[in-house]
Amino acid sequence: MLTFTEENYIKALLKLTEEVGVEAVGTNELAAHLGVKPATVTDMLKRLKEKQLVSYEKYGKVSLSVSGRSLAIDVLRKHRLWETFLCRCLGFPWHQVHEIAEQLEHIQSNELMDRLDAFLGFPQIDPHGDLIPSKDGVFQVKPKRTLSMLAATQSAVLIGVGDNSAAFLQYVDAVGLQLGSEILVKRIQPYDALIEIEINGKTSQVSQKFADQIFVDTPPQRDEISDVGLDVEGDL
Amino acid sequence: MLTFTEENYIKALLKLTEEVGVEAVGTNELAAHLGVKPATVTDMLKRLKEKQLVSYEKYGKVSLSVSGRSLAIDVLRKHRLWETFLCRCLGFPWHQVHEIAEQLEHIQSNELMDRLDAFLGFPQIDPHGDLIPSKDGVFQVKPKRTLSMLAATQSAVLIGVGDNSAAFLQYVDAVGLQLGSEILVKRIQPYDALIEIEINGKTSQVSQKFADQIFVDTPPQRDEISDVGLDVEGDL
DNA sequence: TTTTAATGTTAGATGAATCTAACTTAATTA
DNA sequence: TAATTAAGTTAGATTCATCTAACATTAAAA
Ligand SMILES: [Mn+2]
Ligand SMILES: [Mn+2]
Ligand SMILES: [Mn+2]
Ligand SMILES: [Mn+2]
Repeated sequence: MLTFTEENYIKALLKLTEEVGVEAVGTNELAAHLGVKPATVTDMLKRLKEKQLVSYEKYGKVSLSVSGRSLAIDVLRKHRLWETFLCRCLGFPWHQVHEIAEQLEHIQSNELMDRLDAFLGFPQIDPHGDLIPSKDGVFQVKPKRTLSMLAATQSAVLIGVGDNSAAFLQYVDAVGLQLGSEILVKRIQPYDALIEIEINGKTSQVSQKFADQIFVDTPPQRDEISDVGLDVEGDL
Repeated sequence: MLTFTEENYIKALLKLTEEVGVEAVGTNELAAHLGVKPATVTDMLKRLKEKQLVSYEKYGKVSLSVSGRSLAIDVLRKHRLWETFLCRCLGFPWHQVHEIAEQLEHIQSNELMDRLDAFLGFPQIDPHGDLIPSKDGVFQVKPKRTLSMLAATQSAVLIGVGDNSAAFLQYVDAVGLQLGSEILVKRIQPYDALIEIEINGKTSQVSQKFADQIFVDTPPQRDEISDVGLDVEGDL
């Protein structure tokens, strides 16, 4: 049985490695992410290593062990299921759910999560468009296309965000965006790289920094369609 | 902001005083109820007094302060609202919800509880028949009539239980009882005081100890009705 | 290659929550 | 009233999670 704090450390490790696509992280980075001092992290890493949740040698980088990863994924699953409940059932706006889910994710009861999962109809994605790990711990981050990668005249659909902070999410709301919104890139200012976008007829200017955190799905292009066609043939 | 542990101490104090109808309790009793040693309680009482949550002098009995009581009631409210959610929405049997609610009651978010309350339709009683304190902290325990107070041939309706342990509740299930069940006292054994009851045509023998924990409502008697009649006249 | 900067660790301290063992006070009983 | 028992407190220790300040190692720059 892990403590709250231990759960938070391994969850942070999961975020800082797999969601970024990096093998291992350093003490300072972990400390910054958790809002504690590096010395505190060093101490905790010794305990986590003792419990075989991480692989770590002093002055080296840290990464999750197999069992540590699996426990971290379970915490993430709980977090995202609770967020889904808070939005869908209780009507919370998406910018408020993260903070409350930070507490709820530590409730210990497998049966509770199984029942909540069923109650919600086994949701696949959470209110921020993030994948909910399955019960058997399958979890994989697929590379994401961002709004900042689009060229002028292209359009795309909002499928997720890279920043779950209330400040960012409320900014997204203000621009008129929500999951599923269609975004048209009207043009990109050559001078300051501001992106002019249109959502439901409303035009806005957004920064590159903002656009980096907006994950989009682009409608299938002509040559992508033929690729899919080939794959299907191969499956027969 | 109280810690988990502090919340558990004041909740225990609320139970041990108001639910029993007693002014104050001793260190040993509190310790036994919380599953810790008396020395630990003494320490904690000093901290709770520091925070003005209890009135306490050493070698004396403890009781909640006004603000301590109000915080304790809020914890109890959360506990019972969560229990209601677990039963009504997630389909948990009543004997499993207490343990999970012991964790959920410490989640900090007033808005969460307001929304959950609304989602559940502002329930008045929890799955064990206990009153859910209202949002503004109104909470009063009304004296309860127990099955053990009934005489032979009397019948009554199950409205609550005095013991929330899984063991007891599963026993209640086994006897065929649930909230709202009608119970007929067939006779009381003169020799060992066992009570013979009938529920939905099924007969069982239960002990006095068991019957003490079964709260019932008796259908209005003839003379009680006339009493009510007099009261109503006085109100006009 | 030496110096410097960045990164990470140790030692020692603190506060919360718990324990055991020894002591003190209050209540009961003889 | 004096002795005994029950109830409660203190002192000292432990574990977890955190800090600061001082020290050590590794990486980058000069
Ligand atoms: Mn979140
Ligand atoms: Mn999320
Ligand atoms: Mn309960
Ligand atoms: Mn209850």
